Amino acid sequence: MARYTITEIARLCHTSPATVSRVLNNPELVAEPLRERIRQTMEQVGYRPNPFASRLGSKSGWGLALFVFDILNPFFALIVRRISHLAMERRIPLTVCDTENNEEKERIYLDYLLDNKIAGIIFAEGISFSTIERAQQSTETVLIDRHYQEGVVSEVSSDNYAGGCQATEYLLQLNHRTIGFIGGPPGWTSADDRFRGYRDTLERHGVTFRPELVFQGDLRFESGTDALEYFLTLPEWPSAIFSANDQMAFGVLSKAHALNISVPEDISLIGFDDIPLYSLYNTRLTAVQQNIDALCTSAFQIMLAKLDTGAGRPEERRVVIPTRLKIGETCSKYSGPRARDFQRTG
Amino acid sequence: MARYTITEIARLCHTSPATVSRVLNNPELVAEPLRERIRQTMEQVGYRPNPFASRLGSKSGWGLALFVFDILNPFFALIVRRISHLAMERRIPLTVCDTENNEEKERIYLDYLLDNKIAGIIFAEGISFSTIERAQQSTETVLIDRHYQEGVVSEVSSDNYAGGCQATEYLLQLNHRTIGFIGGPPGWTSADDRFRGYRDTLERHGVTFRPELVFQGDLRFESGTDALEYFLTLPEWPSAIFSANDQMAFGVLSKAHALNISVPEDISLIGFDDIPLYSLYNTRLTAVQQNIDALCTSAFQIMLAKLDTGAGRPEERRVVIPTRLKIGETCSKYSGPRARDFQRTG
DNA sequence: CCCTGTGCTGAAAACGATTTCAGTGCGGTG
DNA sequence: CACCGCACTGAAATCGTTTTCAGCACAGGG
Repeated sequence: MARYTITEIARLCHTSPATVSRVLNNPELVAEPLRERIRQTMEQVGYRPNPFASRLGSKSGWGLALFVFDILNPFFALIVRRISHLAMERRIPLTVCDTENNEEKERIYLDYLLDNKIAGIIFAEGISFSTIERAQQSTETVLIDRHYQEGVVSEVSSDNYAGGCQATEYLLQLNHRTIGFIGGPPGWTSADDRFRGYRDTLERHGVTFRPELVFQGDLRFESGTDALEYFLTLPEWPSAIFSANDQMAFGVLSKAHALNISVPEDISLIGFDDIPLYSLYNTRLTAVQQNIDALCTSAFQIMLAKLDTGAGRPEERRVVIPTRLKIGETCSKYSGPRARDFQRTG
Repeated sequence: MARYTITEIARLCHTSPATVSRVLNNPELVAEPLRERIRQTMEQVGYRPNPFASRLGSKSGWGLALFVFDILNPFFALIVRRISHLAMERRIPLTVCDTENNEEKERIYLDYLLDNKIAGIIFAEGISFSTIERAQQSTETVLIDRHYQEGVVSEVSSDNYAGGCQATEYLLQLNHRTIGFIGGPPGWTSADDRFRGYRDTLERHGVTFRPELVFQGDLRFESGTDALEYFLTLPEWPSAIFSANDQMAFGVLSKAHALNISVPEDISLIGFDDIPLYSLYNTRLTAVQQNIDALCTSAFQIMLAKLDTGAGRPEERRVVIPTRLKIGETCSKYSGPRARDFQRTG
């Protein structure tokens, strides 16, 4: 367990600690033969720099953190998986903060990270503005699928608006005119963008937007079941439902099954995310697909760039990742109001 | 961002850095009035110790890590959630390592953690022995739901054997005699223990154990679907299936639905874990419940104890958390070989 | 009254790296 | 031949704590 120190390496190589340090950090400053000799010695004895000592002198922080609000949601679990992989590749410690959608918890996590001089934080969709605001003042921040303020923070988002348009256009093509929308809590910008895509597309195609067809969910499974119940209380049932995320769409699917409403024969359903919830539902959900890999990779690269430039000028960036519609088995052509009772479409 | 240092606090209080440090680490060594004065000053200026400097001197490491092999599995996501909460409460940095069941990745993660002088690692079920072996030599380790070597490593497990007995006894009580078992990969000790519970209970009740009723899965959803397919190739179909985890049980459920086999009328099904995973079929799975909270809390406490005592004597512990059977809607009484065709039980 | 032990405090030496500054040797220029 | 610049190296200061050691004052015992 006794580690070698830079001084011992220096002694073994008959040189000074400063030179060894240079080999580690600015190899070009050390002449070829000596550099190689030191490198080989370090290799041989298995030298590993002491991370605490390295950081003592520099004012910069250490490590990254990732905030997600619900690690049980596979969409976020995938983000955790991807970002932690990227961090590990670069040998950067990553702290995962599962806030459980609780602002108090966000605050505690943030305090603790700032105390520990975290170098940067990546926030995924749905973390509160106040937390982002505070983080952004003291450390580098990047947002995934969340919009804060123009030019203040770097953001990487799916093209949520376009995604909303894609989904809605697809349903309109299938002749649906009464399309329910299940949204997110107020202030959840990605869900809001999807909603605007939905509304604008309707109107662009001459279909009047009807507020009663919008149900406000909280992105969890249960919101989907609640939403379907709500829609069924309307005088005219929607023939299709567009859910702002997959989790709620699965809720709809489940509730529909329980009520003996079949999807897509009776009602078409389209989600957003395209998460791999196995074939738990035996039905491949039609959904707007987010490119999670691209989102994460891009966010991570921006973070690395910020860390490199240091406090120079952040130069906040805004990256938009395109979405695409992935056709599953939950949408079908609408063919009249009584479809749900008598007909099946082929 | 300019932080106060211990020296500045000392200057403000007309005392020495050493005394301020003592207030932080051994308050009882400092006389009451001075101690209070220093405390208040620190409070006022918002002093936060520099974590790198604190650790420089001490040979001990910093922070904890948690290994899970599949963060998409809600059982592990819950463990992550719980452990990260506990760590945050204590202000201990936690690195979550999602190994994706890949030994190479385990190795890379471990190297990287040891380089960073991690203080301890908690391994959840299914991490390879070679990784555990290596970690255990250089840092404090605690295992959750995994058995390594007697007395070498501290372990916290559900009573997997008893859980296996509970499930099997329940099915026997319901008159099932042909009970399929879906196990885990070889060497996955928790699944093995559940299997032994299954086998021993059968024999204790005079039912011959039949190896062809055992299907070896890999704990993922797809294993469940595969398993059901396999069982249906047998001359005599099992009337009940006991799956070593919920994920595979859901696979069975899904496949059964696709094949128009109804659960529990045609086949009874019992899982292990009791994870909150919603199924399309609105069916509450009957399952042996693991007390995830207790597992995590206990593992975390053991880890803290190990960190406290330091290298003194580890005194490895072994804690067993009881399981209980949670009756859902996927088991029914067996009433003859033709049940699946003609009967429904009430 | 002296000595010893105890309770408290400060000076100074680590901890292991980075970074600055001051050489040294050598080749090229005036 | 003297001088300068360049490439390279080493000595020493520095980062912000913890920890050790010594010192001081005071109380109690002989």
